[in-house]
Amino acid sequence: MKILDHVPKFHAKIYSLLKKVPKGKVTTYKALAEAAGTKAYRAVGQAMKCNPYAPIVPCHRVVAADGSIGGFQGTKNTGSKEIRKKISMLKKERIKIKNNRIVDFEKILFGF
DNA sequence: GCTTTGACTCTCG
DNA sequence: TCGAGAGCCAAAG
Repeated sequence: MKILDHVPKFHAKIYSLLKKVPKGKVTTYKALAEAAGTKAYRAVGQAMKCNPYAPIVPCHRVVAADGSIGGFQGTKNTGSKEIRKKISMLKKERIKIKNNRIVDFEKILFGF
């Protein structure tokens, strides 16, 4: 798998881990960072925004540590159509969203 | 090579 | 329960 074209090593690591997440499951920035062998939660988020691999890097499948959609800090996920669309995708993935919070978050949370 | 920024998380008030 | 502040790591300028 050569999804790591020229992106930083850490970013590539995050992409690979995210790719590992099966459908109907979600993960958190924290989990990704830990799985990558670091605690750079913020770096993970940056990798998401940089995400040059849309389909193989389901950033919408990544949620906050408390199970909230999170989206971006300060941005209202419900207010942003782009983010809301991702939520819809999650719902299609059998992931239930209630009040911007993932239902049974811990149950669908993918463990690396 | 140092400084700034960021789709985060945790703790305290 | 909600809000603000500090901490941490890595990438980009």
